[in-house]
Amino acid sequence: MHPLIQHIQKVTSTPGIEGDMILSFFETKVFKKKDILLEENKRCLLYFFVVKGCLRLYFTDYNGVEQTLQFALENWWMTDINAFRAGQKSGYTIQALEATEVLTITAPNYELMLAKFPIIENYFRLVYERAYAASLLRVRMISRMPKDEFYDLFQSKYPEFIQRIPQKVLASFLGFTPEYLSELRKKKVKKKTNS
Amino acid sequence: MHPLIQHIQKVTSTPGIEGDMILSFFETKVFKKKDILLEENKRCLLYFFVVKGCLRLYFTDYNGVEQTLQFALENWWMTDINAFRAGQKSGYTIQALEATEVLTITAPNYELMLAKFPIIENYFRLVYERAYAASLLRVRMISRMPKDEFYDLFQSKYPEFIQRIPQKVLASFLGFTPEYLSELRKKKVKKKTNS
DNA sequence: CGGTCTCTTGACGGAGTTCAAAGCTAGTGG
DNA sequence: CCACTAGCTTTGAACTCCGTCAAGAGACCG
Repeated sequence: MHPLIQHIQKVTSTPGIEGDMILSFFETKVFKKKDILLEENKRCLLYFFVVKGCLRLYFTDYNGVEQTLQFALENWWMTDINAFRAGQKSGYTIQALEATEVLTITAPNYELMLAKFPIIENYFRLVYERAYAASLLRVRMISRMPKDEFYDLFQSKYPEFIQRIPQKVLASFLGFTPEYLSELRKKKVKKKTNS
Repeated sequence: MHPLIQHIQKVTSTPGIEGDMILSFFETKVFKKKDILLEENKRCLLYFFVVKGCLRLYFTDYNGVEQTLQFALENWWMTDINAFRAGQKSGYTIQALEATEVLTITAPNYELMLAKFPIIENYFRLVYERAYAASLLRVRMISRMPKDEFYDLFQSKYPEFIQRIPQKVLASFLGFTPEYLSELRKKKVKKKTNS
């Protein structure tokens, strides 16, 4: 069974969903490492579901530095949701961090699908509930927690990310410079060998 | 017509919703300024819809300082959504910043209502979509933007807040100390009188 | 009024940035 | 399969934003 259908069944606790009708709204696409899926200031036409691989969403800040706001591993959704719904220009760029397979859906199809299948409406309500809660938690982590503690926390909570993601990108996600991340890592290694 | 019903109609673009059935799931409560609606580490049993007034959601950080993560004005929903759904202890405190009237709903009633009225499922999906996008934007604002610029931006985007909210709380939302906020305000006044 | 809370001011220190330059890796083409 | 290069990562030094502390001035409420 397709990973998306599995995910819908799991999230909504509803077994036996007939997947073919739902999958017919989507198209499969494959991207190479570093490919751009959505570009800042271009119209946002697609919503992505990660089947295999890893994406990141970032923007370019006031002095030209890329700031990563989100990652999407398997079974995550990603787009600039505001721009997607309004069919407007994206405020973010989405890039593949690895070779990545996604399902894509257009805004009209997204609306159609939601209107036609109550279970999908339910599914997305739950997906957003979680995403929202996760985003709040993110703000909580960032806000005034010493950065080295934040790094520790992130490391212990998402060890998979540390391995899959370049330091530079990780630093921009955690909210500091690559140089400082490097310094932190050195400190941590020292501590470990001491204890 | 009740503000909640108006809001549902507006968000879902569906006029003529019969409100009484929906409102029967809720209870109205009134709070005074500084009253606590939900307390950190107590079970989170209610979801709040602000009819009139203003709430804030905060937690107490690792050295005992209150960090504000969200405000809720008229027509906003607020609770610790994770704790609410799981019926567990809240990670946040919710407090009234003004005399505030809210609608409250329990978790069982929330589930019932969603299951019974597809339009409500649709409504909450849209509400979370927005809340999620707003939360992302928040992270975007915080991340490595110089704090004085962040203050400017917030001021120009939400002037109503600046007036309704105590400085101390505003500082904790913006991610810096009351002392530094005070310093910023002084600078701004100077600039204005110069120009 | 008095007492408690909030806001302001200023001095000081340190966490984290910036800049520059030197290793390192991984991807590319021959 | 190796050599070369562009981009990552590390290091170190200088600097600065912003937090901490302490103390005074206002504001609000009973």
